[in-house]
Amino acid sequence: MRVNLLHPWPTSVAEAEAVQERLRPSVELTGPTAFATVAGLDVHYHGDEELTAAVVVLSAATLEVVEQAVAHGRAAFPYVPGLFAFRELPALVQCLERLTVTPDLLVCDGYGLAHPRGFGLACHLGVLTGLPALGVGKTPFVGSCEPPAPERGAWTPIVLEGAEVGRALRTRDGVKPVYVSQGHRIGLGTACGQVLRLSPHARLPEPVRRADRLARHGR
DNA sequence: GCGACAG
DNA sequence: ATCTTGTCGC
Repeated sequence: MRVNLLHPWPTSVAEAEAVQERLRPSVELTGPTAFATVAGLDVHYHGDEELTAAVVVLSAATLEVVEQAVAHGRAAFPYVPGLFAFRELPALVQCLERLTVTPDLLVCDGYGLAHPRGFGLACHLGVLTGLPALGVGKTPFVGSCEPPAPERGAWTPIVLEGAEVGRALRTRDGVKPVYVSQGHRIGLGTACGQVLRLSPHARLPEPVRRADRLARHGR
């Protein structure tokens, strides 16, 4: 699929923040409720700046792999909380461009709306591709939430400035929750439903686990 | 000033 | 993110 990464790439914190502010109004918080194919995206770092990005497209019905791609590169921005996406975006976009199929949903490793400026990696990838996207984080990063009940499926809202920007969602009984937020063209309930459905036996959704494995081990 | 801070 | 084994439980 084709993706247009913005030209010139930001070279300062102020420029990167300005990009987020400029793209944020494009985020749509409603969209499809069912998806035939789902892509997981992740990045593995080796050394200081070198990285491998991976995308794995699965059939939503069977969780079988449809297609996958990797891209090697360097972190494209220093690590600044809130600007995390700028490190990985070029390599992730390159992965997506190597796909011959267009996935119906992007499952990103990180946050979407649950972000200091309401524009995390999942929003950024969603807006650049125009595809529905959601973010799954492994740690609470922004806002506040109560721990959900210990049963799989239990959730609590992540609240930021009085608004629900995501949910802490238990995907396995008695295991730490994941933190789900909308990226683009998806409702929060749909996003959580997809994460649950895509995580039948592990804490993290299968597409993200596959992408993580591909980025780390090349398989 | 110090700690916190998606990956 | 990364440095890292075995172990317990489903």
